[in-house]
Amino acid sequence: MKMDQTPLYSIGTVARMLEVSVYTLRMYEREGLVIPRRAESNQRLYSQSDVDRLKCIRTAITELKFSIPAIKTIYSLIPCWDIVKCSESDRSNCAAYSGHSLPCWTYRHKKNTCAERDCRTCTVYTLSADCGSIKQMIQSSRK
Amino acid sequence: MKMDQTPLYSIGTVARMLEVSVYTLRMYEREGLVIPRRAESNQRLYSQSDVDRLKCIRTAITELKFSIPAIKTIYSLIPCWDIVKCSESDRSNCAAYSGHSLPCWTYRHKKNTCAERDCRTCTVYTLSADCGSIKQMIQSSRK
DNA sequence: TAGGCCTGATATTTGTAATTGTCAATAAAT
DNA sequence: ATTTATTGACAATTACAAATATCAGGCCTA
Repeated sequence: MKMDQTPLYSIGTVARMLEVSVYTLRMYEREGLVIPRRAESNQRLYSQSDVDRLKCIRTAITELKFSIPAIKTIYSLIPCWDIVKCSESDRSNCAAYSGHSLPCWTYRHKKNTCAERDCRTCTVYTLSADCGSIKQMIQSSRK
Repeated sequence: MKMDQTPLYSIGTVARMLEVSVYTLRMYEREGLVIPRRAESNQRLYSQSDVDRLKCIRTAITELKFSIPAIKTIYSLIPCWDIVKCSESDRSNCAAYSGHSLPCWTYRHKKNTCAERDCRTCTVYTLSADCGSIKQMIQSSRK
């Protein structure tokens, strides 16, 4: 699984690549399913990893018949606390740890180890660009 | 969370309790979301725990807007291997361990510790009758 | 400079999952 | 004994999420 984070493609380019409209891509971002970078001009720039992730999401919606809220919930089950090795106190201050309907990267973390992180480069986010990986993350987690 | 497994209610009774049709309840069973017991006459008998579980499923569908395939996938993420403490060899013989689209209790297990179990009484199944419990099960799992 | 992109709110279309209904035969209930 | 509820399988319906399309005003870039 290549994992190229380089900001490359414009929204229109990605729309053609995935055969969806730009409106749809903006909606996926609004829903927190993907976090493309921005150019200085504020235009979205998607990486190859973003495109892979979006392919994943498209398959989930069109073939597996998942709804968007369900996809968000599935992302929220990734054992991020284990992956980023956050402390007990980090966890008690973490809405993502207690919640189970939104991906961790959709929260504004303030008081824990994720506060300074860029979620785009966090393993929790990048690994989940690979479709089948979420159960594997659960399986390899330890307390 | 009470967890009464006593077979009590007919399908019509449950349909009135949850305000759905009996057809819907049969479909949920066909999809593997619930496994009601049967009377000797082959008629379905639902326990209170079954009803709780179905309430959960109804909330997921009507309020959280989950699709049925997504609910099945979420069930499939429960760390059953940890909960039933199955061995390495059990896991390699287990379609549920490698799969990520169907709840473990929908498989016919033949060669592992689950082969002789009745899934209706297995913690993996019974605990998931409580709506918010799946993430907690992931959180308390260890390698 | 023409075409692509931005925000953000609102409206419309559409595909299909979820639900309900029908059937005849059998079982349970009163 | 008659009614009511159950069974599975198949057909029909409906409700609504996902996707697309608007709008306007302004910026960006190829």
